[in-house]
Parts: sequence; structure tokens; C-alpha cells
Amino acid sequence: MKCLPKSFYQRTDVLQIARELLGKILVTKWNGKITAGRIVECEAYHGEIDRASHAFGGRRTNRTEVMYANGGVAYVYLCYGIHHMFNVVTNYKNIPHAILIRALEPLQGIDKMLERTGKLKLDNSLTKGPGNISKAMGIQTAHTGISLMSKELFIADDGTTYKTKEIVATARIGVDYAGNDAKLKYRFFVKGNPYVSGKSK
DNA sequence: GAGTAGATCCTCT
DNA sequence: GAGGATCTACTCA
Repeated sequence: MKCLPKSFYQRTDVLQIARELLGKILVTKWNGKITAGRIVECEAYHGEIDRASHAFGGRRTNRTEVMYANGGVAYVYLCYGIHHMFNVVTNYKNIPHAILIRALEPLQGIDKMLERTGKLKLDNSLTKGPGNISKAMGIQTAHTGISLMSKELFIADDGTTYKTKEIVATARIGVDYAGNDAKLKYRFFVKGNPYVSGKSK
């Protein structure tokens, strides 16, 4: 199992990277407590030309600044005042591409995840949906901008890959406001995996 | 099982 | 001052 190199993130095709992220392992290690989960669902955000992206039209503010950094860092922000959302920044400097991690399959530190989320036992909802992932992994907005190759937070590769036919591409969730861009098939997930987030609203 | 409302706060206008 | 890349619980059927 090895940590993904900078060259994985610093590529121009965010859709390709999103596909390849499926099967990779997201690891956090706060205060020596390891939690890890396999990525089974994610969404690509296509920078300035994507109406659903925070950086649409070249919007550059304190919040989105980290998306303009070189690929390989975390972008975490608060949504609806409650949910912390974890994104992977990709591509090169000044190109605000990002991938939202939407679902994980828990692998390590499950007891820790249960403790953080206040749940009593493991079920499909533990790491289903971006808000739940951040909660279970202990990720907060304070972690925005940190490297994905650091000791506390990184994405690893254990050789797992999914075949093209095991990966499904659909429209993204919760971005109806984005007009035609809401129909883009930028959401990828592993077919039949029970941790993939369910119905959209 | 399906639909809806409420939580709750940071960010940008 | 408004609204959002969401989730959960509760109502109603």
C-alpha cells in the first residue's frame, strides 16, 4: 500500500482522476488514531466552466483560493452550517479543479468512526454521503489546504482497481441550481456497493 | 415508503 | 442578509 504521488493529482483531466480515485484508500491519522476507508463514490467539479463549482466563472475568494493551488491538497468547507465536505484539489496552479468524495467503505478504525458519529454499530450510513464521511474521518474546515501527502491525511493505493463496467457515471447530486451543468455525468460510483449514497432529492 | 421541514453558520453580495 | 456540492427525523398514507 503506497501513498499516491503528487503526479496523480497534477493532471489536466479531472474526470479521469475521479474515475481512478474509486478503489483508493483515504486515510486520516489525527493524534495517532488511524481511520481509513475505500473511496467508492465521488464527483468531479470542473473549475471555472462548471456552474456547480464554487469557482465558476473564475470566482476567486478566500474560500475558493485553495482550489487554485497545485493539485494534491484538501479543500474542506462547511455546508448548511452543519456538514463538512471533503474535496481533493487536482490539476495545476490557477486551475480550480476539485473532486468531492461522497462515499467510503470503512476499512480501519471503525470503532473510532462510530465514536465520532455517535453511532452504536456499523451500518451502511456510517460513511455514506459527504457530510457523514467528514464526520466519521474527523475532517473539519480547519483542515482545508493541507497536503494529501502529509502524515495526518493521505490517499493510498493498495492495487485495487475497478473495471470500466463496474463504474457508473451519473448526474451529480444536489446541484439543481446549476442549470444545464447539473445534467453533466460527473458523478462516479462503484456499481452495487452498499455504501454509495442513495437517492437524491 | 415517500415527501417535507428544520438544523445552523460561514461566505459572498 | 440570503443561501448553500446535506442529513435526519418526523409526518402521512
